[in-house]
Amino acid sequence: MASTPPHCSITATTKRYQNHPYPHSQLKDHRQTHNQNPHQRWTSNQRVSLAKPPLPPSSRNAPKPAAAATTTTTQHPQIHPTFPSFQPPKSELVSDFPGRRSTRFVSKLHFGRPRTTMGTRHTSVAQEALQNVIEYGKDERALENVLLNFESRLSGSDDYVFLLRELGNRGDCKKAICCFEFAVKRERKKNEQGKLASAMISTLGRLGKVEMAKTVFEAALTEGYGNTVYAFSAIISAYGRSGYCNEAIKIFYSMKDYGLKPNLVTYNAVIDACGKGGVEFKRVLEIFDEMLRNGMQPDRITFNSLLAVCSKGGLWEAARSLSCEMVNRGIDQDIFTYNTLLDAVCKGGQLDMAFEIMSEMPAKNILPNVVTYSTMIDGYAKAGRLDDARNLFNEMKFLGISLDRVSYNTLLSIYAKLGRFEEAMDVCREMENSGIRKDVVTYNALLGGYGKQYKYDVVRNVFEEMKARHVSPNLLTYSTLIDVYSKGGLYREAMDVFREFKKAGLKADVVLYSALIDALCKNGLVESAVSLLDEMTKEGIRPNVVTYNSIIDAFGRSATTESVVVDAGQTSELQIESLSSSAVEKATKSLVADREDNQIIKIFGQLAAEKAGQAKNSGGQEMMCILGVFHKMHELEIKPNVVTFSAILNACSRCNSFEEASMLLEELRLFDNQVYGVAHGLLMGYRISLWQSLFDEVKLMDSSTASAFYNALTDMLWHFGQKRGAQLVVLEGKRRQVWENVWSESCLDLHLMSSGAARAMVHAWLLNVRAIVFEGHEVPKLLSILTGWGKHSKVVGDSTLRRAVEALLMGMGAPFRSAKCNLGRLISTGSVVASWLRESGTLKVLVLHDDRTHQENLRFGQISNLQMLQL
DNA sequence: CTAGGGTTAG
Repeated sequence: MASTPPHCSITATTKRYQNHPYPHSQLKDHRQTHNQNPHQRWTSNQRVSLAKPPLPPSSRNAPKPAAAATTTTTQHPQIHPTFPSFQPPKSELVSDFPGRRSTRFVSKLHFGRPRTTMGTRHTSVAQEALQNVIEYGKDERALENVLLNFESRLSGSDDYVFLLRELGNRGDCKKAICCFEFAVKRERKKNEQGKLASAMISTLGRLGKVEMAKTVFEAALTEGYGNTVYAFSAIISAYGRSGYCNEAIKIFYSMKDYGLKPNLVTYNAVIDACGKGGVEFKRVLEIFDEMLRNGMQPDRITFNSLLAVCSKGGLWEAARSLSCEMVNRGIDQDIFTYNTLLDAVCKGGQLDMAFEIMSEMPAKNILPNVVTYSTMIDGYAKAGRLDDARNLFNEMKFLGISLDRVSYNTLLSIYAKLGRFEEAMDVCREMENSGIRKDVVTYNALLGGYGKQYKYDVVRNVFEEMKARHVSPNLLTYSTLIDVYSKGGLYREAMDVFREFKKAGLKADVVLYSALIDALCKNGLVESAVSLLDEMTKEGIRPNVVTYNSIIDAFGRSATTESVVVDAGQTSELQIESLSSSAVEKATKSLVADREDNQIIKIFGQLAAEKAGQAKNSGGQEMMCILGVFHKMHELEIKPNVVTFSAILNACSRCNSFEEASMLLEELRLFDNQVYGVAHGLLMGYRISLWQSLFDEVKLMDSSTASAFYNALTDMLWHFGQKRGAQLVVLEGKRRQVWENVWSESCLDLHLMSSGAARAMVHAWLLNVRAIVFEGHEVPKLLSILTGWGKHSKVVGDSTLRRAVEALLMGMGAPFRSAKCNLGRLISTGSVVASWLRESGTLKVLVLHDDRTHQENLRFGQISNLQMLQL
């Protein structure tokens, strides 16, 4: 067993681990220490994750949480025998699992692995020429001289192909191009010129120089040596690699016009491009079908690329079917197959299944590598199962698998997101100690992490360090910074970043616009947000569901002037600075000085002005505005997800009249009849049972998404007097553990709940205590209700929840009082509460009722169900 | 021609 590499000591537990001769017992030891010391946990509010006993890899037997196991692993999914007809996409709710949020697919730092020239038929002269070109070819002229010296001894295109490929592998595309031009000029045979062109295009593609590749390709076509399957395959691959998937597909379909028949490599390249471009699996299957129809035999790479398409969408069922199909067809599976499959299964949220698949790998003689581990670790981390992530991390180190750039960044982003900067810095140090420099991904993670913790001074320093170390900020860097600054109300800083971004010559994308739109929305400038939405559409940037969710979520908020000012002790000075009138003036002046006719700059100015206290737009015409937004969303065929539903439900809660809310709810009907049916049914007081399946789907979300939905639905019901309905929902949420540890006999923790949900829950909890009293059991000495410190509220410290719960308890005459040491905590002794519960009038105030009921007439419920089935 | 990491909504 290889000893653990020195650079692997990232966590304290690891260091301890290294001192022990027997990793297995040490791992157990580590687990005990871990449990004894809650401060060493990765996070304080992690989800229930049954920490698997970390076994040494040889005897891994994948213990699983019982509940999850029955639905995921033990009961194998239906593998469809009739390939390639796959299951239709799951419900819209599930298809937008957070794992596939990304709308950006290609901007990786390192372009593909270098293509080996080992197998090529070059001569030893070519080798010698390469050395000379590298050594003496300082500029174009010198390089040409070197080539002229070798010209007579180099034999044909094979040698030149070797040369330009090797130069490409060394990242020297200028020299490669020189070689190409030199060679192609001297070559007479069209097919030899074609070979050179294909090699050049593929080399440029690999280097990410897609524009140059295109130039070479088009020149080759005009010169008459570019119409080969190889050149087309190369340009398709180049486009795919750089994220120009549509171009790749266009070129692919144009081959017919040139009388070319795509071969296996062409098909593989276009499928790969689709995967990188996030093309829907269904559409990729059409290409795959065509491939089969044309008698092409798909190979391992075809399937691996198809799997990659599934992994983008988290389509784990389809991925499993593909894997089975490979077996059926007798196609060998390799580490790529497994890693891609695992990624798909992880992104589909089936972590236990992924673990099982990983466990089967050694038996297939495919040993998990660093990619396998980082895929799984990331999967666990995103699912909130940090214990499992940590166990795998330790296992990886135990196996002596050393971390690489990606796995360091994976780890770092986990810590940065948790705001655990000590550990994040440790990762950075370890990373650099092992010779891997911080890259743009590392820096972006740090910037986002510090920004989310309002550490703006650190953000600035990190950004400076990044530039000083010649790591170029990219679009994501700027998006992150603009988001961080505008969320914190530092519009001057945001504007500066935006200017710098413009100067860098980058083009804004949907994420950047969405961040801006969200900042506007959060500040009550919904109309500006909508106009920016128009602007981005005009610029040809397609908004996505996130963009729309921001706007929908803002509906009705501006009227209540709920703007965001985050208070964060150490940075308040910065904010005050930016809020001060001088900053506003400065911002406005620089705006005028630059005479930039740019809407975004204008908006920052507007935001700064808003901060200075100008009047806000009142929400009078917002109803029409928001309906227009929905309309546009339908028109653009942007699929809503569960966040959209939550936003609509929340918007309903902010409506003053039932009629207005109904109009909004109607929008829900257009989007998703099931969600509409449940919400509407509950609102009207129908006793419907169909909601179970809806909530089954919500359960597949991550915890915050799910709780947001439950909160929104309950709030709306409570708002419109359907309090019994609200309670039904809240109890269902509790049953499904949407809010972690809400309820014990002595304590009710409401801090993750909305005010409606919390109030419905208080009633349920007190009824439960009452039952304990009346059954003659003992009530705990001290009863407490935790409301938190308004963590859930948009304004930190403003505990809307506490006030709502306090008022509720007061109204009922419940004897709870604020705890002196903790204002968010309401307490009472068990005996006082018990005697209050025994009073004759108490039960009446505890039992909730709906304002609208249709209990007497169950037909309504049935009609509602029928309607839902029809649509 | 093939795998893993970073940004936006709640």
